Amino acid sequence: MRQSQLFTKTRREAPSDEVSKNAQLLVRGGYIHKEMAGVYSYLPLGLRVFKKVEQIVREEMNKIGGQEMVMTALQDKEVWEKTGRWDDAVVDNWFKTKLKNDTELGLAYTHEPAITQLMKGYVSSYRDLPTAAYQFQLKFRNELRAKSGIFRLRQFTMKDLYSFSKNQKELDTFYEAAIEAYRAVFNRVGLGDKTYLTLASGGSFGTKFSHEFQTLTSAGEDTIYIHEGRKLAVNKEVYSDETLSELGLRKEDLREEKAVEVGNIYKLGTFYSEPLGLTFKDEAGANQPVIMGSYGIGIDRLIGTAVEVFADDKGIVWPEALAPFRVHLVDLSAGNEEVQKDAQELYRELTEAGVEVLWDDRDVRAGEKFADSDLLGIPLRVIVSQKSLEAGRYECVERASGTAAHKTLSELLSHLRAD
RNA sequence: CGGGGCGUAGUAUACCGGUAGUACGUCUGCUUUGGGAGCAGAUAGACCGAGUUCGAUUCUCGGCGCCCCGACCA
Repeated sequence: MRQSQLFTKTRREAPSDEVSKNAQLLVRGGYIHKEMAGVYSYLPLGLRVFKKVEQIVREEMNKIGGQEMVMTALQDKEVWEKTGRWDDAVVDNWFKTKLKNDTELGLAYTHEPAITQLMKGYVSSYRDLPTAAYQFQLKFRNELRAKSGIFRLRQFTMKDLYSFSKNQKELDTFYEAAIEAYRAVFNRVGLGDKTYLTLASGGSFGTKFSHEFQTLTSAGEDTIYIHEGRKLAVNKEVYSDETLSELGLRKEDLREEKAVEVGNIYKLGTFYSEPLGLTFKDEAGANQPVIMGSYGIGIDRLIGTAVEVFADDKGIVWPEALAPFRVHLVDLSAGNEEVQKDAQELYRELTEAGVEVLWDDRDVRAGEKFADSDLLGIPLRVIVSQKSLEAGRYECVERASGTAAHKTLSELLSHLRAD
């Protein structure tokens, strides 16, 4: 894409109301636009990143048998009342609204009850199980305090997957597969090294523990105790002598760190299936409640985490898997027709080879182009100029390492194909 | 929800009880062209409401909005 066609522009300074690094850089780069506290729009560049994350998550969920669907954001009060969770005294972050006839509705903060209700229409026999469904859907949470840029939002997209099993063993098997799928997601987005499977509170579901995936960053809101050797961690909320001995961990082997929760998984058991009546007939013809699990990844937060973890003092540094473009073609032709033609030719060659290229064809000075390129954080910068034309080689600079190399077109193409 | 802070051009900021200045941006022209260039000109602003006052952007009160600390966080 030609950068001159982008309606967004970079900013030299972040708005004074953005304090967190992730929001400052994403706003400056023109990736997101703040609508109100805790509510951001995705602009063209941001949407490209968003879609990259979504696709990675989608592929990993499909691999473990997840079937993609999309549920509604408007939810039925009656279903929630059956689970005892409509009351604001029980769940205080509801956004609620009404139909013209005064019927109350909720804006989904999770879809657990909704999908349980939905599945009643499709699951009736042990032959229908196990199964799993997921979606990328907006969640609305009326947070008392939105904060930390896009870490704690009032409207955000979550990948939420729900598993339905005949018995505990079947749930356990799926749960383990989900853990591996989550690991694969975090590895693919480049955060694997810094992300720990973390024991956390079971919350309101009656189970003792749940698991979170926590990525180390000083911007995180959570405190965890990590065991480097076992690549495990314990959230401060359940950190106790009892928990440690249960896990066979010794205090001396743990290190306290700040982290952000990028995923969470829960064994729901029959918490929703019993009150809502999601049952199946077993081989003996007896009714049994379906055993459920719930698995979430916050897409926005994962993007924010990548920004926090990889950015340097000049701007964003995208891991290749998330970058809006693979190559930033910095065109320093400055009115020189021959150089401009060369830039155009290079753009065409790369694009035809299937490489995503952002071509900075704007009529601005080199310094500004470099500064913007640093800010946008595209992995490989390829500079086209009088110099490159004379040398027959393009200057290629990696955003992450700063490593520079001079490559001919064919060398560049084979380098990019090798990815 | 408790505590604190803040609302001035598109952005960042300054000053002031007598209607606002700077920088960046944007627009025009000329020069420039490998790290946010120079000169000249132009554009554009006091969150809303009430009160005090001869006069309020400035002081007071209320509302709305934003940020931070804490609490909360399937």
